[in-house]
Amino acid sequence: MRWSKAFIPTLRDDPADAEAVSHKLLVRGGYIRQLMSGVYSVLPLGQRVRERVMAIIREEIDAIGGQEFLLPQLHPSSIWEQTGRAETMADIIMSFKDNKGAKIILGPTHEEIFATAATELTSYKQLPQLWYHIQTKFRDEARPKSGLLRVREFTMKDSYTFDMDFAGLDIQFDRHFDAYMRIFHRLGMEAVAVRASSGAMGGKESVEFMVRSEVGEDDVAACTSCDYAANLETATSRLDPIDDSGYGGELERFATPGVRTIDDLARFDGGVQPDRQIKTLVYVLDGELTLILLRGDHTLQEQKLQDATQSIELHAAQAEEIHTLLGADPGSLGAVGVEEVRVLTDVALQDRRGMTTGANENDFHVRCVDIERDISVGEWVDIRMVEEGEACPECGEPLEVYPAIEVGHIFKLGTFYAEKLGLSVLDENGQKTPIVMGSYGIGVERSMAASIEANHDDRGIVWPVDVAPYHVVITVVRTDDERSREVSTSLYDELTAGGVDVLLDDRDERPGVKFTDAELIGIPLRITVGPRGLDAGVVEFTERQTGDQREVAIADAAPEVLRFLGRTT
RNA sequence: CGGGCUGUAGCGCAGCUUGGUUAGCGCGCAGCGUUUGGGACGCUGAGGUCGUCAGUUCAAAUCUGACCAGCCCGACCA
Repeated sequence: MRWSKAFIPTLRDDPADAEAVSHKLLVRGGYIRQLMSGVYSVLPLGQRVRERVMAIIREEIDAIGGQEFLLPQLHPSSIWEQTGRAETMADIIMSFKDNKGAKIILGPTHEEIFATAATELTSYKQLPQLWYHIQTKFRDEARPKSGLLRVREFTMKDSYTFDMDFAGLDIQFDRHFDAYMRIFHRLGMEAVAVRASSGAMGGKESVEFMVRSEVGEDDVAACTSCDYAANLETATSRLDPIDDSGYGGELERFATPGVRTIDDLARFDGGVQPDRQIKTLVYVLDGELTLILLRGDHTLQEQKLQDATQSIELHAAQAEEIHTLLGADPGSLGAVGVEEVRVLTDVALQDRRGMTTGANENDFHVRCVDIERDISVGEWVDIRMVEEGEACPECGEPLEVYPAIEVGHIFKLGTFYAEKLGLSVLDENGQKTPIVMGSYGIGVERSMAASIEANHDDRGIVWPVDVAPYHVVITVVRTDDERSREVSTSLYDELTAGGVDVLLDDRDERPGVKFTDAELIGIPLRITVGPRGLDAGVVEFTERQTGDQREVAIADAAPEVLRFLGRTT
């Protein structure tokens, strides 16, 4: 492609509405333009990268036996109602009525539709299967952000596996795991696999692939020593035991005027340190008011709470609801003596004695609380948010917590969809048996953006060779120089004929503009052709990533490019 | 959904407090000329329903109200 004919609208200034580096560079580099919140037009350069990302994914999924489909974006809402997800995913589903009045859902994911296709599987002899497609998804995210990192319309590679049993599922799951690690590596990212919450997917086990980044929206707790890593939504840690000996005694109510917070009580004369307090929260879980007990210095992890209770909708209770339930306001709440209310207690409070908590009367607390003795615990659950520096649950070394971008997520779904949608095969004995499913997703545009977050410098994008929109840019320093035109054109022709994607910068611009643009859009190799070099019979190679420059004899240029690209000559 | 901020030319911005005639600046864009190894310079020129609607006023980019859109923080979210 000749740059003079290409539509590559680069910008000098950062777009005013961009914050994330990948967003700024994608817009400035002429890769994308925003159409509306969370919806982007992909320009020619962006489309080339997108195609390369999809090609890499396709290669790796084909390599583990994937068969490519293309399932629709328009789904009848009835199928979503059968699995119950029309309701559980209602807040992100985009839908409309067709001209006959039928409700159509714009697919946010394709478990239901692949499962529908899989109803034609009838025999164990047909299993296992690995099906996938690369298709547009629609999700009405409440708050799209950061350019391509969080959008409402995007492309996803989603695969689905169908097996006789969980052992088969495990094999397909592991194959996907390995394929995903290869894919992200080829996309220029070092992904970390973490244990995750499977949320509304209806699954039992899931692994997320995370790329460490300041603009990431998830938090990962990772061991500094062993390979333990988990999304903060599921992470656990080992706590130092607290010695409660010497804290026995009878319950004692005492006045705490003005004390409303854990810290207040820690500073109060006659109060105690946060780890000797019980924090009492009131949540509404699927409509039921529930007490949540945590150690005073601990924080609730809402996703862990949701997973532990299998609740669909939860939120903190309103002040009035709390007062009606317990007769006091937040700051003076406790579970001592509370009956007939569901109480969920974090496991960090197990066996604790000599604790202090609110008395359910404003300005009063209770001390010498023995959890087992004085509180109707209800259920013990792990719902505490892990903090940086706590001990790894597996090896005891410190955990670190960092933000990361979720670029992929794989799920062991089990038989949820089989049961809802009637997926079954006959086994060797002629017995009807439900099909065991897995699902596996990679966000294509998000991966593009994440790759930029991981591969850029202050001049622009630094694409890995495999995903760059062009491998090489030939920068013609003087377009009015006859020799420069001849050499650059013949090199362009030779490389193009050899299967190299070349951008020939033949624009009538000053050299500085061309160099800056080439670096901004991130082409891995620049070949500078100008009178200065041609006098010595050479062109100049500049590697985007390292900045290394070297002179190459004109005749050696093409083979040198192939060597750079890792192709043998 | 709560909080904050912003809508003026393709991009980035000023002007609004204190209403007043042809609404400015930089970049970019077109033509001509000079230039040409790290975002050149001169001259000429094109390009704007000032987010939308309503109101106040002799007069609204500017004041008032409603609405719409976008960004950021939070909530929410495979």
